[in-house]
Amino acid sequence: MGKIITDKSLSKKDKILRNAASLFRARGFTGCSMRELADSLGIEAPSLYNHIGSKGELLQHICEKVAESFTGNMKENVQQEVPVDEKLENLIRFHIRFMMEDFDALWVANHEWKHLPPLHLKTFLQQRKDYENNFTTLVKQGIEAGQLKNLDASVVTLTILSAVRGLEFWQRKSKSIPDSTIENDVIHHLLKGIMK
Amino acid sequence: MGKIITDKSLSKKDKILRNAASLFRARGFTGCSMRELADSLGIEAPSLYNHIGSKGELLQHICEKVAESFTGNMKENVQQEVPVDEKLENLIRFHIRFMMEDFDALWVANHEWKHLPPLHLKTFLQQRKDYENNFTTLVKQGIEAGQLKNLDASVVTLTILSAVRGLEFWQRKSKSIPDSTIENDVIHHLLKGIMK
DNA sequence: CGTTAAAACTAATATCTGTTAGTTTTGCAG
DNA sequence: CTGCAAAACTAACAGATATTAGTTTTAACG
Repeated sequence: MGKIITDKSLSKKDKILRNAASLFRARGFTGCSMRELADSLGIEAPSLYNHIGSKGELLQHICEKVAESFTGNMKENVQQEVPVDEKLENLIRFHIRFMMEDFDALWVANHEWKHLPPLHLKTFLQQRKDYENNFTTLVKQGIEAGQLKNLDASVVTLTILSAVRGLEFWQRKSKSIPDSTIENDVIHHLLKGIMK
Repeated sequence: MGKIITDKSLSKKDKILRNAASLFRARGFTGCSMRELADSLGIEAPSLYNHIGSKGELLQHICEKVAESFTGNMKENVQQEVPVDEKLENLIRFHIRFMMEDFDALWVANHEWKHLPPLHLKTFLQQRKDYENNFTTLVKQGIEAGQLKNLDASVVTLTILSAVRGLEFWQRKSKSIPDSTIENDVIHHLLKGIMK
């Protein structure tokens, strides 16, 4: 077979990671074999190990990158001096845009993290929990400031995060509905509801 | 090892299905082996085949039962003569209650259906699509009737379904927050939003 | 053209996969 | 107690799994 084909902008390891994210999303981490991944790159399975250490490492890299992006965005967010509702809007917007730009990786981080090697699983879950706690704190601030309704803050957090984490419709819809409509309607829905 | 322990209310096959749902949820369908499932029942793997036909059949049964419940509920719903917003509320409430009563099975149907044997996959996806289409039709009716805001109906549908499908917090929270609070807050959130 | 390192290959490993065949044990009905 | 079916067992299967070791090919550079 041939070598891995790359345009110069993408290192070989990055190309492997990109294909891995795509396959892990389509078939699940445990459902996708190293042979399948190698096939998708036009090489034999053992050749992968010239570039990576293990299968678990691939998942780890994918999840790490996503988690760092979200953690970083949250850190920026809490530092900004804007009203709470705007902060929430920005967080949701970040989710949606990430989903549109790097759907595979985000989907894998959201759905396949449980197969992370134990040590990385622990830190991933910690980051996730921290993120959720920050989010909940924000919601509580909004309630106390009188901008948000008096609903249970952690229920609100998990409803929003559940909604944006599960979204996957741009895959099928983004041709028929403009991205901006999706983004704005989802945000409107999650903040202001659908009832007149 | 021993025989499968059942109280009389649960047939042996049902006990297998219950454990399978639990394991498929915890470790994924492809991540869970028949030996693990057998272990959870205190028997050897080949003994399973006195009761079931194949691993895929287990997933099929789990998904089928869930899909039929939701399809049935939708059919009832469209026949009722109540306002659209009430219909939507009832649908969401059904999701949440199902989640609370049979979390494992619903989670598996929501997240592991892609590993269904091809033929059943096709019918499952058809049912799912029909369900979503019915939901979207309802939203459109609400918009035309002036009860709902003029957002894209399919975006609304997928936001709601994504939210309720991903919910899993009763697992960790239902001790600290009463079920009724979760249910009512989620419904309020998804229908009327969180902003004052 | 010759050297060299990167990156592909083949062969092989031990382990795990779902599942079968055939046999023994269990426990209830007569 | 006996007989019989249900349900467990052990042994084994062919194929897939991630990964290793060792070897050959590739391709860029002097």
